[in-house]
Amino acid sequence: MVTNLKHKDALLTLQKAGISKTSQRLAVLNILLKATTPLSVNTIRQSLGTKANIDKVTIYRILSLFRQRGIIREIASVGGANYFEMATLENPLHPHFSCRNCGAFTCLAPLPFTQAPELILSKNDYSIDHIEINISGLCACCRNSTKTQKTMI
Amino acid sequence: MVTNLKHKDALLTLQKAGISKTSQRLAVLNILLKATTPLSVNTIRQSLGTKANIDKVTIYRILSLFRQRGIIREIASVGGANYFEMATLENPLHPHFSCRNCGAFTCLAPLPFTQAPELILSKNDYSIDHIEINISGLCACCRNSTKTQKTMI
DNA sequence: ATAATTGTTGCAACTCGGTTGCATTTTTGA
DNA sequence: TCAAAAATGCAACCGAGTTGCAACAATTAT
Repeated sequence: MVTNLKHKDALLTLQKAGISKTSQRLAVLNILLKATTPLSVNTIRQSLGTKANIDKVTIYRILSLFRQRGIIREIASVGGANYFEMATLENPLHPHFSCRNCGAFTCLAPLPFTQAPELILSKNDYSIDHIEINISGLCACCRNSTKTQKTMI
Repeated sequence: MVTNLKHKDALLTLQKAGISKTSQRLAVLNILLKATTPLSVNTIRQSLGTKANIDKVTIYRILSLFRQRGIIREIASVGGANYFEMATLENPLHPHFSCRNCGAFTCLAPLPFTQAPELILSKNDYSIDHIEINISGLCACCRNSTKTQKTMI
């Protein structure tokens, strides 16, 4: 029997967060651990496949719980659907790029976010939960297969 | 008859963008011109009131057109609804803060966004349409009326 | 081990933001 | 002023996400 390291990670994560380890939570967490880009709920459902067959409500509840416990980060998009990624030390807060054409989300190199609060907020009237930098445009792939268009920032 | 300066602004904006000036477009544009924070479609509808009585589909189409022409910016939020603000020279690109408690969006001081592309994107494989920095947490108002909670970034 | 309690999941139905198709009305340009 | 083109309104729809509740699984106490 081959030991699954990822599975161990998932188990440990739930344990550290102090939430009970169910098969559904482990399945969702394993998908997020394997991911190299933020995932939408639809993508997670597809990755789970028909074998797991977890209800979408359950997925939303699991993701909501994970976010509350700081296990994952939630990223907004103008498309309507939100995206999720691990919030581990190995995956520190970083900007994202979403392509206007193909809709794909990619991760960009981390910035010194520790300075960001002082940089962005002059007065400390706010308490910060989350900083989100999203850049949208065309990815290299879609750029070549599209007409030129004016840049609008 | 008192001359409405804002109305002149709206007319000029549509003219410059080369799109026909209808009463609905002028009404929506005037609301956006007056706004001091990004507005949701619902807020715009409420501001229009029953007197104007513009269909929601029309508002969505107007906002979509304005965004395409670079008249306004669209801001994503995890709540599902998108927010809109003027994209004029007097209102340059800037970060936003949204309160987890009351949901209100506020505008923060502009950053040197001209440097942002080089800062954020190491390789120039991407063409950038829009940069979005959203900070969420608790505003000063809600901060005082809520229990302490762990910061999660 | 077993019963009682608590927490989790699945299902159905629903809300809300946003879109599409099409008929009707308004704007534009000759 | 009148025809062509564009914009609006209406109804119906789609997708993301939520709520209530019953069924089920996992703990905890006995």
